Amino acid sequence: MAELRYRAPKGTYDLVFPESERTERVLALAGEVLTLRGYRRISTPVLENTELFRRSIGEDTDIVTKEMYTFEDRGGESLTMRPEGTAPVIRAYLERGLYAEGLPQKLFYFGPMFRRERPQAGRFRQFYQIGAEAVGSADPLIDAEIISISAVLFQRLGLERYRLVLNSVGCRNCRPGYREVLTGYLEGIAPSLCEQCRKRAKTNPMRVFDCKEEGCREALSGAPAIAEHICPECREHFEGVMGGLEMLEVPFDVDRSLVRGLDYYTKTAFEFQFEGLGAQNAVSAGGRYDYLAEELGGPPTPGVGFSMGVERLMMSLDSEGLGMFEELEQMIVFVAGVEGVDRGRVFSLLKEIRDASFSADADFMGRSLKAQMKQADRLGAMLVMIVGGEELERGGVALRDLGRSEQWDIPIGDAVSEIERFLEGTR
RNA sequence: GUGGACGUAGCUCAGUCGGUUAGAGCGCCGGGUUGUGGCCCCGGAGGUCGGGGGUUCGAAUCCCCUCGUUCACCCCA
Repeated sequence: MAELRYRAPKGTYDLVFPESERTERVLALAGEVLTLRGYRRISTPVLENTELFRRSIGEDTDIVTKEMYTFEDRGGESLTMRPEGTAPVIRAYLERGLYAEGLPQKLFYFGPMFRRERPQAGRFRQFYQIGAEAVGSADPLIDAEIISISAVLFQRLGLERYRLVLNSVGCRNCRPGYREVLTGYLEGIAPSLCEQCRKRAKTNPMRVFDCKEEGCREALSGAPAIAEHICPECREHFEGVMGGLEMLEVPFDVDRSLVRGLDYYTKTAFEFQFEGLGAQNAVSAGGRYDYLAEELGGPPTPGVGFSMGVERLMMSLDSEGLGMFEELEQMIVFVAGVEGVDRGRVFSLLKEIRDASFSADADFMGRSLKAQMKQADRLGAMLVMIVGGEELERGGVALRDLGRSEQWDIPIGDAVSEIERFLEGTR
């Protein structure tokens, strides 16, 4: 392959048809599922003040310490290309005073996120997320609703090879106590832990549950689970969420080792894990974040949300052989001009047809009639309107049905009505 | 940031114990039908064999470096 001078930056990609159109459809379906549940679209800037993410995601997280695209703009301000969507939404919620619109505020978003990681299957530097936030309610049933949205979308798409895992990560009342107990336990089994985990035991003890090392897993099998150490309030909430999911008929497994990577999560944490996607198998994930609004300088405001990786969603469709939507856009008419005919005739017919809201195209390559027919076929056109000298002399044009290889003359003035008639006839 | 695999036409790939002008299928363009698609037939365009260096009489084929892609670790959507 001759080396092109410019290529899409590492970890980014161009979405080209027909995949682009396929993605569009999936997004439209997601929007439908969300709208049906009262969620409304919000768009926030791709750029935010760096502090917003440092505060919300956590100073010690991988995202903040090594993955953000941060730069100083020409005015000396530190800006960051958003690595996730929740903090910006909460920021906007506070800034625009959306609480005055009544609670809960149910918002959804779609857009690109940026993280400077090493790309691999299902992991990109610029990736798209669709997500939703329910802000202002502490009701466990709204956790269930948020979680169920992904399940409903998966079901609508026909996806089956996944499972929902659920956990509670506690709150500011119970987490410190659990942390202490866990740290104590980890000290005891330190010799049988891998190097990584020994480090993590000190910096972020709950992360050890993520380790896939055989030795660690065994050593951790007897570790205290947070589920047994959460406070009565958290426990009650967790049970409420599980009850809600049962009512919504969303099956789940409790996984006490599930932890989330962003600091702001409290209580509910969940993840939809898929088979057949490679190492990055979480297509949708999220949780509750009851202190985030406060952390950002607003009034205490509970919230819960999810975000879904669009690329991973599309990959899961691929792996289950789904999402090959039958007909993509079909061209209704191709207006072909015979050699020697004034192109103006073709062009004005084209305008007339398009003005009547029929998709139509014509030749812009100066090609022969034969080549134009070929082009019409390639575009999937149903009809070809042939503008030829002979027909014009009789005051008409020819209309050809590509499906049935039939062709007939029509008066040039009836172009649009003839197309309408044809379309009614095929139905 | 670490490790492995791979890098030949637009796409999918063949060709490598080193040896004349680097191939196929698909796609693209044109012709076979002096005004007509899909099938078929014919022809054509398109390749610094990722890049650089080295070994050799000779390298797409061997060696080194580099860039890129990809998968995995890490982490996460």
